Amino acid sequence: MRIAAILREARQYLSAAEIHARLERESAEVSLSTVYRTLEFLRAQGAVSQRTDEAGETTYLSCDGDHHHHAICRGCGRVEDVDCEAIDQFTEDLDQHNGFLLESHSMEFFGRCRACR
Amino acid sequence: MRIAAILREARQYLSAAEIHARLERESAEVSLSTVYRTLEFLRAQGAVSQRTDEAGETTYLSCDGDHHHHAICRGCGRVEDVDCEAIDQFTEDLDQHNGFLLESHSMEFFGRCRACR
DNA sequence: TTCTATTTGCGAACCGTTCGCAAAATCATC
DNA sequence: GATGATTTTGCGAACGGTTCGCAAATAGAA
Ligand SMILES: [Zn+2]
Ligand SMILES: [Zn+2]
Ligand SMILES: [Zn+2]
Ligand SMILES: [Zn+2]
Repeated sequence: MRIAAILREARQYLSAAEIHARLERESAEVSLSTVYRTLEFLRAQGAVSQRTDEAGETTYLSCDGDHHHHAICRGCGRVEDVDCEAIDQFTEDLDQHNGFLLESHSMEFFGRCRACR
Repeated sequence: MRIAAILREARQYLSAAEIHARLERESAEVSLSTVYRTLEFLRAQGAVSQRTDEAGETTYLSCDGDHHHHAICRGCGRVEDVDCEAIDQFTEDLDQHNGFLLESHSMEFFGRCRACR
């Protein structure tokens, strides 16, 4: 359960390989397979969310379940939470203009955090 | 340039393999390598945008360059364009509350189109 | 201890994508 | 049209992240 702790402390999206490397660094050595299996377990529990970066690599972030979005710093990778408002109006607009029934959405913001700007 | 036409007519995200299959179906046979090379060319031209689906597969969509977002139907895969408003307020809020300099963003909507709901 | 169930590590397999290279097609010049 | 240079193509191997199968190691129960 060091993996969950690593993700909780990192506050950024980490790949399986990065997590594996960090485990080695703190000499809690474990195989890459186990890292993948644990991440899948945590994801099923809802303790971890994942995204695929531009290169197609899956990255993982500690998450607490309530709906919000992320602002990802291009400098340091740090992730900040962003409240989700302003979606209700989209839901109505989409329905009225396109006849589209909005079920879910994803939003991501990219830029520079206070420390990196 | 059949590939550009296929994407233009499809109005949905297609994988390289799907495009390759459609080319075979219309007996405009070409290797998968060429499909990839052409897609990369179109992307560099700005004629095609890409996204990575949940499985990590890259998919491609004909695009015209002006900024907007997509509503993707879970039933048929059809993509509808959604105007991007309501981002300016996010930019300001992020700056004031988090000191975060917003440079770009992505938004995707999922649901059911008029035909599939 | 002994037997069973679970977790782990290893390596192979997998799948989408990229690369190297030689064959084929296209273009330019004579 | 023939010749040579340039570009595009197809093929197969390589690549990288992820999954799988299986046997060894570990943990739990009796
Ligand atoms: Zn930063
Ligand atoms: Zn939201
Ligand atoms: Zn639909
Ligand atoms: Zn926008």
